[in-house]
Amino acid sequence: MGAELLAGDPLLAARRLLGAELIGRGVTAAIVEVEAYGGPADGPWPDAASHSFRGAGGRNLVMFGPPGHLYTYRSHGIHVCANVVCGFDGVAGAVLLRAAVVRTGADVAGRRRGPAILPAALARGPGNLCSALGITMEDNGIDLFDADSPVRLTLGEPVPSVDGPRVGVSKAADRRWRLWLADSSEVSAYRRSPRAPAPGASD
DNA sequence: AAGAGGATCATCT
DNA sequence: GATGATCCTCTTT
Repeated sequence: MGAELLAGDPLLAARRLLGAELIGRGVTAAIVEVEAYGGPADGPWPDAASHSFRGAGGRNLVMFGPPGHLYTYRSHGIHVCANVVCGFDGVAGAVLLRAAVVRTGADVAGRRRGPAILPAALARGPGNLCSALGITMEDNGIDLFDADSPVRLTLGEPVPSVDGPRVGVSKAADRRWRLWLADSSEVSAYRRSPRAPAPGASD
């Protein structure tokens, strides 16, 4: 069970990641909400909302590398968000981890997140998830299937999922590439980007 | 060299 | 539900 299961289509990889176990620095958590992101216009999964849409360079290099690696980026200057690279080596694709349910190490996660955080909210939201598991920009590019990595991933069997539009993107805002567990209420809130065109407009 | 725009979050009403 | 904080990255001049 490893990275080969994530090779290819970001949407299929996203389905595979739901229910998977993420282990990060003393905390294990089950992934309950993800978003798929594609690549450049001339690739197999054109996606104007993706960091890799304008080609390889700068922060997005990891997205063009082999599947199963961690792509981190900084959002709004402050927060760190984590993606699992999919696609193929040389073909960009990634899945943003939006929410997880902490299974073990809740005390450690709680120390990182602050005293007044409810257990269900420890890893809800992309920035909060990274905070809870101790994922930082230093982890960009690591192999999530290498036993020596500080952050690791264990895939399970596919589980039923529900889909909806991605959160906060101003391009391709109607594409239903956000997936969450059918039986989970531990998902982050949906907010359409204020800059997105009216619902129903073309990609 | 400068400007704009965030794959967010916490707090306020 | 609405808004401000905050600073990095990419695009344009």
